[in-house]
Amino acid sequence: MSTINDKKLHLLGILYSQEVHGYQLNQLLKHPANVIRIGKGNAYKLLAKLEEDGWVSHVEERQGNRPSRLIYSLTESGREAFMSLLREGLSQSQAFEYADGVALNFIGLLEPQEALLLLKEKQERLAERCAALSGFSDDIRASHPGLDFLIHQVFAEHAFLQNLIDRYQLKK
Amino acid sequence: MSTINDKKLHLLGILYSQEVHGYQLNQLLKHPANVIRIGKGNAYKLLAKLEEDGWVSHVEERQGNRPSRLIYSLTESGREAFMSLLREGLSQSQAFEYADGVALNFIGLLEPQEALLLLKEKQERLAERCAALSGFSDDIRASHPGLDFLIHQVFAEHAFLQNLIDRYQLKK
DNA sequence: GCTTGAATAGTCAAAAGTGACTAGTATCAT
DNA sequence: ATGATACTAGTCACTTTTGACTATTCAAGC
Repeated sequence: MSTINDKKLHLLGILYSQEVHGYQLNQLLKHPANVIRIGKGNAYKLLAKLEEDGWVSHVEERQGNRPSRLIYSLTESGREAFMSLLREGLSQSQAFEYADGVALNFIGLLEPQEALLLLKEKQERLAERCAALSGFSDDIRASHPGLDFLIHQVFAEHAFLQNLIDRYQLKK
Repeated sequence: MSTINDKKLHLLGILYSQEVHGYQLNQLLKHPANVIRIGKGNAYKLLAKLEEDGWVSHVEERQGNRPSRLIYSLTESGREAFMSLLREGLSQSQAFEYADGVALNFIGLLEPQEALLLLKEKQERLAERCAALSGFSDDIRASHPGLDFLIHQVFAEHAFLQNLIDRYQLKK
């Protein structure tokens, strides 16, 4: 579960280091480096709210006769708000969820053979996500502890699942 | 992020092994063993939807002149639906989020001294959650891989944070 | 020239989720 | 007897989130 403040912090954080227009923002939000996800409609809604609060402003830019684009940037009070949310977020600890765990908790209700097949399928999907997260340099990971730990987690899940699979393989 | 199917699976899973009334269900959902959270209002809404779909039914029960309570139980087609959702959930792999990571990713913007203080505060909160998850027996953990991994994760976060704290301590 | 896809802007109705609130009974401590 | 707390039922107005949908322009391939 991520709260709305996490999402605001995430957006403000992106704007802290660069100005972006909406399309670009949504491209950034699709990137696998994001530790939380914010959908398109929601990104625009949040942006509107941040603007209402005076934390973000935009200017229109036109290049040639391309459709004009709106460049969003942080205001001075937006920078302050960001720092304040950052302090708050750093000192708190969110309970986290493990959605895949719901099904895993009931795995005992299936025949070991079938369970094994399903786990292997899950493992394939998980391997894809591991692959998508393998490209980050040590530098990036060292300077982004949040991302670093997320990657840890995904690999830990992979190892955990492998262990479970191995145990099912013996049972068979 | 947990999808609505995860939540349905979770509810159906509870009803798979026992009949419950609403109050009892919500007590169960508050317990720290839950790998995803479902709020009260939402639990009732989901229950209504499950009933609409014919997966759950309820009977009224009255003891003495206590207020009557509604006992919810799985129907036959509910059991089938549960197994089907279980298979689906087991073979998928949900992208997971790390809400605390948002703030952690920006920790470099603070003075190391302040960052250290905030991290220590977070660590205290996290220690409480570790404590709340320490009580489960090996038996329970072995038969509930989802819970088992969730506990793993929380402890891993604690260790990770400790490491980060140690490094900040050296910087100072 | 024509289609197709990426770049650009969002909007909006519907779905999902929250938690404070209402309402009543039983039980236990003071 | 009085007040607090746990048991029991939800509801509902509000907030949050989704993702399909509408537009337009440019570049590249056919």
